[in-house]
Amino acid sequence: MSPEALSELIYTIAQDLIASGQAGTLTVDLLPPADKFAVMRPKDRAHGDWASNAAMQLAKKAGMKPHDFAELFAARLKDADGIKDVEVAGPGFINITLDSASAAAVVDQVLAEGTKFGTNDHLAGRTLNLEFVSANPTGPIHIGGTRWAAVGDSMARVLEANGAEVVREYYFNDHGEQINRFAKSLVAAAHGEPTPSDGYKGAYIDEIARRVIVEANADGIDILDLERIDGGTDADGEPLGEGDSAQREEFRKRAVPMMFSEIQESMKEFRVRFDVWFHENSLYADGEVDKAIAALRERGDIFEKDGATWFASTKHGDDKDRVIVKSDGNYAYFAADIAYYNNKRHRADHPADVAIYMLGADHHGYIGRMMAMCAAFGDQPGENMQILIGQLVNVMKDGKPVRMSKRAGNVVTIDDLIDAIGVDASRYSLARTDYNSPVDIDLDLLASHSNDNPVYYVQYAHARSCNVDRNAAAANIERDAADLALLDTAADGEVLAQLAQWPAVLREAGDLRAPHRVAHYLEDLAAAYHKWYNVERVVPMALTEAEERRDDAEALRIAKCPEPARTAARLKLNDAVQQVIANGLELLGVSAPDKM
RNA sequence: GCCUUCGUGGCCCAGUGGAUAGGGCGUCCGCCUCCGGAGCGGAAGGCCGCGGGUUCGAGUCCCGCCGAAGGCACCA
Repeated sequence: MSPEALSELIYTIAQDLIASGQAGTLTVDLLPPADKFAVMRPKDRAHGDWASNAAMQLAKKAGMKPHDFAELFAARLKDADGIKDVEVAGPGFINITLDSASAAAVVDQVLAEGTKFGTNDHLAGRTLNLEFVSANPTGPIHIGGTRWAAVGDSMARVLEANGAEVVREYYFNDHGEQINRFAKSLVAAAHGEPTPSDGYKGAYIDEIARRVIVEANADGIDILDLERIDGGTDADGEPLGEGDSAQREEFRKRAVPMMFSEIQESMKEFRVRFDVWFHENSLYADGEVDKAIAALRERGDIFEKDGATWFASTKHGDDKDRVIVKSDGNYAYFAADIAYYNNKRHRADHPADVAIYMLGADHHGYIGRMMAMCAAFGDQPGENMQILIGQLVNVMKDGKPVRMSKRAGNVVTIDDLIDAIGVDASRYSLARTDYNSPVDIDLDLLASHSNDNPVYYVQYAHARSCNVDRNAAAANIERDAADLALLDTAADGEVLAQLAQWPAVLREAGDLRAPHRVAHYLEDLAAAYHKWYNVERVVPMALTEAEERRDDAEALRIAKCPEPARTAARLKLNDAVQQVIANGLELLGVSAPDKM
């Protein structure tokens, strides 16, 4: 019997108790939702296989003592199929012990459902637009964006496993000032001039500049000969680089697509799939920005002041109004955000019921205006728009944080990370941490190519189970002979309980937007499996003569050389663990090797 | 000043109101003539930042304080 089935049973019993007048002042409409009756795995095995706190939660509403109320539940639970024993303990916990056959039923379920085991469809019918990474196409993805790639992609997989339709989206900021800075940095590099004071620097700039020159040359254009305009100097007298010239434009036109494809290559190598690569520029080219502003104007949320056009975001809870068209006639960055959200919600192809944004902590100040904008369109903030703020990645050296900057040349890119520890370890270590916590990446650790990563512990459990299968095949063990009721040892019980918890973990990971829970679950399952492997043999091995004479020979025989029905049951348990680990690793985008 | 997030053994982290707070790294002691030791068993190590509150019950929720990171533009 699964924990979910137990929850339902307890809910049903609560209804019965009310109907039969045994539940005091409790009424059906006072019952919390059925999923609040969750049963949990007690930490102490003496408390049974599963425990429910239903009686404690409801006792007050019933006007009864928790312990007494729990006894009413216990009396009815005892009669249910598959339940071996029920005890009321402590302040009113209902502790349930299952028949071993009932506990082991999960094995057949896992093997029957395969890759589907644990999935559900409670988010079915909803289209979730998940935007993540969205780093500017002015350079390679650095470590911060890499974290969102790992977390975001796993998030998408987890949401899909909960039945949602997910559109994975990457937003290219390919319009405006930062692209100009990129382009003039390339011009400067191409001519061997100093990097503009607000420009980008690094080996990749020289490389892109070189490629642009070659590409233009192949098209019969001598790009370095095109018109140039000096952009002047900044307040400190530092050069600002190339002005608004034909040469800069030619560099921009050719270099930005190069960065697009480099980023797309990196994402592909990192096993991150995007369904939509959205270009900010298209919002302007297609008139979406003007359309969105007009829509807000229609609703009375646009006004003119000091020569600029403003969005009255304070009407919807923001702490100040926001400029969307500057007094010089240029659009502020936020104008595109308005159009983009509007587009996500109302586009012809897979319009979003929920637009989820994954942003770095340096963007948290945007939440107010974004939610205000959502409300201004008549949508529900927090429902139609959800913003997940993740903490930043600190790069450490000698135990101290180092400031990453393209200028200092110490930027850690996604490719650096992959080269150092590989895709599996990179994705796993970035996705296993709650994104609400900052994460530290140690440069020395990257350089050491260390195997010190929990991903190997999980992968090893999978590889080990595959090895058991190979050995069992060589020994001609028949799975059909299995009697799952013989999975009755303490180690069996721990593994079975872990397997049974996977559906709940997966659902929580989706509802809480917390894919790191998948990783921690896998570590728990792998631990239970490794322990089990150490005490219960699958492929039988005869006892030695000395062992035969020992007082505990019978226990040893069960552990090392059990009867065929038990051996086969263990093999199926082994297979079920293998399946669930593979399912979980798939959600993290990590491979499940059959040998290491 | 205001806003967001975080504070859990020496270090890194898990724990969406439940029982004696878990795991990894590190330290110490054990375990391969036996399905792979990338593993397993055991030990030491904790006022869950501090103080109030709510609750049958608080690491978890609320308030205040302390500390850390980030953010508060007609920049993008």
